[in-house]
Amino acid sequence: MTERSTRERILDVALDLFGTRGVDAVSLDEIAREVGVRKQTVLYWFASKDELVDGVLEAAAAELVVVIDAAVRAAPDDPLDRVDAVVRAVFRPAVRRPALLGLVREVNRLRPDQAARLRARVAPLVERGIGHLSSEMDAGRLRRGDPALIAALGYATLTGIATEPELLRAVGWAADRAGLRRLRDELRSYLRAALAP
Amino acid sequence: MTERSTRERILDVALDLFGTRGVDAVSLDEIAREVGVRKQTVLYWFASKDELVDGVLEAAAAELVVVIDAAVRAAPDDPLDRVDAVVRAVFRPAVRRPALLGLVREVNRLRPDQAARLRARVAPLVERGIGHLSSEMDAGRLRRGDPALIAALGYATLTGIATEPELLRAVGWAADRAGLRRLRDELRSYLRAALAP
DNA sequence: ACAGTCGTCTACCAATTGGTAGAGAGATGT
DNA sequence: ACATCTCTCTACCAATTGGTAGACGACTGT
Repeated sequence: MTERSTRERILDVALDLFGTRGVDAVSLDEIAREVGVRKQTVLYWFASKDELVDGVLEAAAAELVVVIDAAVRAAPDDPLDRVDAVVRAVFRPAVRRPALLGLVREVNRLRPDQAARLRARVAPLVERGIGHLSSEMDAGRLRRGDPALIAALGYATLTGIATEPELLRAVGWAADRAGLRRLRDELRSYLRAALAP
Repeated sequence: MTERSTRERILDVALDLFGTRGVDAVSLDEIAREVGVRKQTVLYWFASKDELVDGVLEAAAAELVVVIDAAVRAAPDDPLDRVDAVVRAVFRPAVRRPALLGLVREVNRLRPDQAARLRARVAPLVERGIGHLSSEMDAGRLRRGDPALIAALGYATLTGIATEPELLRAVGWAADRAGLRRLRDELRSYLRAALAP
């Protein structure tokens, strides 16, 4: 069995806690307890809480970028099919690890420099996506509109629905296997309809 | 000039702070300072922080319900026009008071009983909306699908885009007057496309 | 054999947290 | 005139926060 390093375990636990409850609401003590170590060990690996937040963001961004990137590259040529592929790719981690997308929503509360760094981190992916949307619109394979805003809207739909279990409970949705598939399919048709020419 | 009561001022400030930075990240001291009063005065009006949170949620829900309800009732008969009306109605408060929708997103982190109470509070509105979607689908004036999930998706799009300024910055959007109008129009066509039959 | 360095620990610390106890000022009813 | 009620205050408090200082054992390379 692969011995995961203390540092990795801390990042892992912190990602889960930060993503589900928010950075401010989680203390170093709590993270340390969950990892099975003392707070000072956490502060040994990350000199301050801020630095830990940076580390978590970096790790999360890397994971998301890899997942999405791979999905897009492996997807068929048709842009709507490609959207499908991204949905499927993001849906799995989102369900298995709600914290991952939850952390994305924490970005609004980050210090400006942290937010800026994260933005720079995902910028290539975003620009490629927007460029792609733009050329597909020109080719008449996608509904016309401001590519940047359309991208933001699609992303808002996806992360919104994937990170708001309470919202889904409010409309009587059940989080079982069947419900999950129904939700994913509904999301796909919704996005297809919103983006189709 | 109307003398707003201390209680109201506390609710107001707390709504803004909770909505923009999260419940856990805001202390009673900070709220009190902003109101211009001592923390113990806050604790006089609300016996505990939890009770204050309850009060804020109640006030926010009431405000949102009134706004949306009025918009829907005043809107024309066509369901897509009605969606337009809701978008316009929610967009204005969302921009003038980001905290209002921001608080909605805090719901995921609430204690279960608080979340349940809030859900009960907005349930009538939600059910009416879903029923409406359902009958419009039957009438062939909306794209067919699970009305509850479609409602959740539309809502996720709207609140997602309205509460994630960082997301919009990431795609190079400017928060000026023109940008705002462009965003609103783009959101409207996006939703129309997603919902149209 | 030994000096260093690596990782974790115990022992603290000042600041901040939500909350209690109760004093005092002002208005109000009798 | 006086008792009561309403509201805000000062003075505390125990628990928790992020963070510092430094001891201690287990490995290293020489």
